[in-house]
Amino acid sequence: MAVAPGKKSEPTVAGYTLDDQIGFILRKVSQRHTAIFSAAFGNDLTAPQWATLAKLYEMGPTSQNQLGRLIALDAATIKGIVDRLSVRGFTETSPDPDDARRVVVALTDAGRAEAERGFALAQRISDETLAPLDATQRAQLITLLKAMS
Amino acid sequence: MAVAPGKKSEPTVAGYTLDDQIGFILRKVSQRHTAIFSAAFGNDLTAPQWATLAKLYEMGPTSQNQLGRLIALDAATIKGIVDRLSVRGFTETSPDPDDARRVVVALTDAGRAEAERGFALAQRISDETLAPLDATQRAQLITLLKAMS
DNA sequence: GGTAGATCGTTTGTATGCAAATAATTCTCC
DNA sequence: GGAGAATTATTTGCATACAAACGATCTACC
Repeated sequence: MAVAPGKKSEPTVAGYTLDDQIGFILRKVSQRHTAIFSAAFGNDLTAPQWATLAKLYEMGPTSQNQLGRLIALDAATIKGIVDRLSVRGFTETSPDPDDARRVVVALTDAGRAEAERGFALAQRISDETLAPLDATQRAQLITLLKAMS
Repeated sequence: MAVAPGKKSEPTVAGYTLDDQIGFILRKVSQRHTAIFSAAFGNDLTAPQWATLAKLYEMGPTSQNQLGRLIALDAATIKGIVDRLSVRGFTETSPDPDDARRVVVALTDAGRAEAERGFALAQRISDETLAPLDATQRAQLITLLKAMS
């Protein structure tokens, strides 16, 4: 017998088990992270919005598409996020004097303050997400995931 | 000096580096998986749609919310997915005779055929997603992620 | 200097995800 | 057996994601 009966609980075709697939597990882990994130930031910021503020804080004013590339958001998605952040006064956009195609995105004072307030929260979110793992496992996980990104 | 200048490339506040955060890395890894998935399945099925067919194949007819719970999709999301799969003839729904609240979701013959065709593709997608890692690393990663889900 | 190709940003359409509110039904427990 | 609580499904609203098509602008290269 190739498979011990009654031991594993999810038999399918040719040994494929949805619950063991990397894509399925990734989605569940991401869901848990999202839940932790919104418990910490509340309705204030979503994870992509936080990424946008944090990266702008780090890089200074950046063209919209370039900003999206830095945080892995495509042109359509970063536009929506910047629009919403701008409506709320965290970012502002202006034409690039050197390139009429470009829109430069910058933090407002309120956006800078929000970013500075966010770093502590964001750190806590990462810690809580990784809480089931010890320090060695955390380092392993990050290394393995980075190899796959 | 606490931090070697010029060594790390992403200095921010209090040592927080967006690019090293678990949430950010998870999003990028998920993006890569999504790209691999749609390259394999084309416009045929999305990952949640595949999860739905695969789980139905495994479990047989299941109430809609229960099905969603098994694959980590909330009631609103599983409804949309089942609706779309039903329009395309892969699933069908019927009232549960034992509980008037429930809707039972089942595979059609076409859905069963699609599922059987999909297992090989899905296996390939998982392999390709994990391709940067060797067998030991793959097992480690899956173990660590499962501990976090 | 002029054009072909690349880049930038926008828009549209579709598909998750998730929160919140609602109606219908079932369950619990006194 | 009946009221209150829980469950099931639906609907609405909002926020990512991503593909595709588009016009405007820039760059490369002849």
